[in-house]
Amino acid sequence: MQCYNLVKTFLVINQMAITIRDIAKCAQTSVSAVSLVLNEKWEKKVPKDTVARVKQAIKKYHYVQNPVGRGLALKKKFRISLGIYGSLMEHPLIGAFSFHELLSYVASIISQSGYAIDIIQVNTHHGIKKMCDEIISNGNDGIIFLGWDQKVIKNILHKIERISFPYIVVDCNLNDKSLSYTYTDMSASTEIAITHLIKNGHKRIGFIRAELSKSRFLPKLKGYKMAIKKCGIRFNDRLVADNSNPNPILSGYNACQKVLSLRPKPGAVFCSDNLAALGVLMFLKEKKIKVPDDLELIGYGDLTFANLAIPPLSYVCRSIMEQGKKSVQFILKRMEKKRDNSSQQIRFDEELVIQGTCR
Amino acid sequence: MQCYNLVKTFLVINQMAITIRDIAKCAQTSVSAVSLVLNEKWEKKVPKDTVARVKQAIKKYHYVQNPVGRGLALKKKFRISLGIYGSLMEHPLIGAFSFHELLSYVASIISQSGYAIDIIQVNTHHGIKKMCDEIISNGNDGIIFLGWDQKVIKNILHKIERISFPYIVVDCNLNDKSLSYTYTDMSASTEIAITHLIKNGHKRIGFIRAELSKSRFLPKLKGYKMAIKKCGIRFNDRLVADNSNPNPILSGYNACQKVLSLRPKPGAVFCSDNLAALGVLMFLKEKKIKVPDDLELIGYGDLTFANLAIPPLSYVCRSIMEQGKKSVQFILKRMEKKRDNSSQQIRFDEELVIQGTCR
DNA sequence: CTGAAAGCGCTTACAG
DNA sequence: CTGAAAGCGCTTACAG
Repeated sequence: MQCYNLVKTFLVINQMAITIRDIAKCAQTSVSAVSLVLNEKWEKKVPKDTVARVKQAIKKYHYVQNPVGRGLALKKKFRISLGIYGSLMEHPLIGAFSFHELLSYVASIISQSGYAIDIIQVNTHHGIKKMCDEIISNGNDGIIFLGWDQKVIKNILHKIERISFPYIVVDCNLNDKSLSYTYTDMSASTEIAITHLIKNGHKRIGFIRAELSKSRFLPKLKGYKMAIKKCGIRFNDRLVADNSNPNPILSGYNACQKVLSLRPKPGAVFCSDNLAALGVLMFLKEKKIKVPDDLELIGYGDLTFANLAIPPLSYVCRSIMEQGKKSVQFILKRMEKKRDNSSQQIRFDEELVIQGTCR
Repeated sequence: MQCYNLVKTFLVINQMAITIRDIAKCAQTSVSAVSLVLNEKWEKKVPKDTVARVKQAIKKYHYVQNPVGRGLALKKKFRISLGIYGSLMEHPLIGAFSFHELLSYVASIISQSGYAIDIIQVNTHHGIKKMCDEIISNGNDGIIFLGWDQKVIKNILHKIERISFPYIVVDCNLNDKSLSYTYTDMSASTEIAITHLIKNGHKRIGFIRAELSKSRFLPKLKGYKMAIKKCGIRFNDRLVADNSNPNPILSGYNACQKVLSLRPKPGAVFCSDNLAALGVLMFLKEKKIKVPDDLELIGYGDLTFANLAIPPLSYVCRSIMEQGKKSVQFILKRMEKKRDNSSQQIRFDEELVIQGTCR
């Protein structure tokens, strides 16, 4: 007893954590009972008054389970990998994909669930095999894939397929029922945006391509074509302004110049990325073209850049938050019951937000 | 033996990890020896040929230590908290502080060191006590504080001072030798920028305040005053344009309008945030004011937004990468030898980058 | 130099 | 219903 007290004094000095044994001692029961209470498995096993005492002790000492001890017993690491294609830095400005929003939501839910994050920034110059190694080697409980190119990630997943670890690819339509991913139908939402412009009376609608990635551009172009076709407007490829400038704002600026040099001038423009739309607005301001009176503009992306625009952009709003939230929930569930490794595809719809740049 | 084989077959099917015992068996030595080799502590304890066999086995099976088992033995969690003031989302556009760059570097080094990250987004509406609880409750091995207000974090640290866990506050000058933090001398770098403009022949230099935070604004203003004083120019507070618009681009746009309405017109402007400088450039383009011929402009912040500007901004470049790197190195070292809890302050210098908006 | 053993903080099957 | 015990994968003090 003397010894025990000594040990505890030492522990307190060093701010060592309270363990399950301390709680058991305090609640005058066994370690097993405490564990059952902690994991909500006490029913029909531990009497209610014991449960109450345990809960009291937990509160008193601000006890939290040590994920390391728990992990060893459960053969889990309580770590989730965030497998990112390229570095975090490369992403924020590419392809209307807001890492801030996504990370913020994902991180918050993961942290609340007691998991830690292992951010793996995969070198895009590596081959598939090396990428696989980078991603899997740490053997975490699950992987959330962010910001991947459709082809690359498909390739990787099929290579490591038989390893049935929980994973989900966020915001990437893999068109493959054997894989798990979340995605949006970019064609459908672009169609809605273009239809809106047509309803506003426009027949010549410019299309500004901002992203380099074909897999992100082509679905939007498809939606554009579908919308005009339904309204009996013929497709004119000169209205599609392509610009490969790596600076998205500059790319929008240049492409807008191109589109507006056409005669007759288009009365509306769809810009496939909000950041590029900032460049479009810059060009319009310079040329004193009034928005939305002389030209209507609809962007595509997330709230952050849309609301930085002057006036605030009308835009197709990406469902980043929901995708982040659902992805984590999915993977957390998978990690609970490891046997279930059926695939799942989760579709999200995008919403047209009307603000200052169109009627 | 039969039993062992059965177990192993089962393991392989389930892709369970190789353990230290497997390596010991394969290398025909004891678990202790393998552990010593893994932790580079074998010298004078394990003969070289055994070490070689162990290393071979490790390679053969792609063995990596399980941080959970290791953690339990070493009483570590191999988790570092990233304590963030507010949500990740709120930060990217505030106060010239690029979370992308910082996170990218920090995450990369942490991951390589075998640690996982626990991102804690502290609710800014909570009181100090609750914030303390949120930050400490998980009992991780160390904390990196990002994006904190000087006063708040100081308050918190002094409240939990006697808990001698490893921590570092990134990019925040706490002016307190008893605490550990990295910081930059914003006054000194602003002075350099203003001096550059003075050398280019300007006597009337506008100062655009972009940030709301006083603790980030005042040091820069101090640098401005020091520079003009040294050159015998009197301070004119009408040249300092204050604008409280929460949209930094709009704020820059408005403030520029204010400054350029003064007579005689200033020939140069310093803008305390690169994002606001984008708004300044927008205004200048609209008014057909040529940069740098009619007006020279220097911003302050990080590379990302500076290079999005047209033309690329001249700016005071924040030392985000270095601060991230050094902070992690500092905390990793602290976590190794827990006894050492002396404080340390690390200063970083900022560099004036001359690009398209000034001579 | 070697290797069995204790112990880190948990969970859970099992004997009482 | 209860509680001692085994075991998860490591590290390290210790006996040989």
